[in-house]
Amino acid sequence: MIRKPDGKQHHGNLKEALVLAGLQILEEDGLAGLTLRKCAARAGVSHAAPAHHFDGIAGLKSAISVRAYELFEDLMRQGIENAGPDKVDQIKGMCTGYLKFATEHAPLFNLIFVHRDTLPNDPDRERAALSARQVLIDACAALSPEARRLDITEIAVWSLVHGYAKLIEIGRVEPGSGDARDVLFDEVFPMLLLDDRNV
Amino acid sequence: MIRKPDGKQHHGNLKEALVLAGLQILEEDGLAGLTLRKCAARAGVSHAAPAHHFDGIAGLKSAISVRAYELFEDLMRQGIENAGPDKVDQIKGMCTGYLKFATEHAPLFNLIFVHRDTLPNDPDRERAALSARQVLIDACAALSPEARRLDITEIAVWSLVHGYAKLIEIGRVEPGSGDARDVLFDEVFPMLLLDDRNV
DNA sequence: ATATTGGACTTTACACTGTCAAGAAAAAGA
DNA sequence: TCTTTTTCTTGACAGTGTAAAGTCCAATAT
Repeated sequence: MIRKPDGKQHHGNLKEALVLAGLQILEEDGLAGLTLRKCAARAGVSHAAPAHHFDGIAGLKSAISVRAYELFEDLMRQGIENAGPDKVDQIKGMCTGYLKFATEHAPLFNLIFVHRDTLPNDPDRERAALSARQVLIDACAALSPEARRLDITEIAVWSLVHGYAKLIEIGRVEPGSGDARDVLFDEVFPMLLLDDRNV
Repeated sequence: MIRKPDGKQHHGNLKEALVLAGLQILEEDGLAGLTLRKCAARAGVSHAAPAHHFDGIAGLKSAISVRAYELFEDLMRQGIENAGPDKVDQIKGMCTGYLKFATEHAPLFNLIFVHRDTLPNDPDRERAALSARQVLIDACAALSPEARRLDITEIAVWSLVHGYAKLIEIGRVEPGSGDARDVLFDEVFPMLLLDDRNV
């Protein structure tokens, strides 16, 4: 990227450029490779430039997290849309999107869930996180809310799918891909008593 | 700690002293505060001393992880022992120990499960990890192994309890403590179809 | 048109991190 | 006692985040 070819300060939207650079670096080098100075270099600015647009490395990570949450939410929604009309199948479809995000965008998954050097209370980030979580809540809410407290279903589903994603990350189970996706999860998921028999 | 008061190289077991210092720093400052130089300083040696006993920061973390796994395993065993003779109750007791470790020793929990700057293949660490995992496997194996493949039960239980621990970490559910421990998990855990009805 | 103000960076510097190379010092062995 | 090996120290280097000061440009005010 040519640096200030037109004599202007920058291309006018350095904040966006830094976030995009961060996303690239994340996908290439993982969470440990994400660095303020590397983002600045890739955006073609000095190493201290990001300090004026973000609140340090924590602020930059928060801004990147917002994009990660948006992709996360998209993949969960797609998983639901690709599933059948049955409510349990829809929850499982949401889980498929959850696992797709965790495996195919592992650095973003880590960025979101590993709270190291992150702003404790960033409104944009919290809004994006809540929006993504709402997809999970809605999928669970569609399932017989009167037989069991909604939050219990939500927490159970969330725990199971997140823990399963972690087992993939640490190599305990195979991730699966394409048509063979989730052949193991297909057996694990039904162990959750989601419908209202025996409740 | 007085530095080499007797003129000897050190107190004779610097490796152990460094691991102990690391455990202290972890409990005080968390995973981000664990540093080679801080461990060296607390053990009363120069900043480069650990390099001769461990393979860099990754080797030190592996050595500390072994202790963390031992505590992890102990807490899971205690959870099983404090539970009733029913096999499902024993699995739940194991989960109680799992969650106790995750909440009361969060930095150690992160050290074990956040693979950042860790040796990829450390025999001692892998042995400790497998030993801890065996507690979980054994608890699941005691439950009707002929009705369902063992690894499915293991993965389901592991996923659920690990994901629940993560939800505690990110503040989605309250950790609970003492007598009030796991009042919410008490409702989530039974959603897993563990016994062999409906299988 | 000129002056001023403010924003967008850059430059410089500092403390802290892990790692490496060279050397000293203690321990062990011959 | 002499040699060798292990243990640890010293010093240096590259990389990190961050803070302060300065520079340059754009917009605004006079």
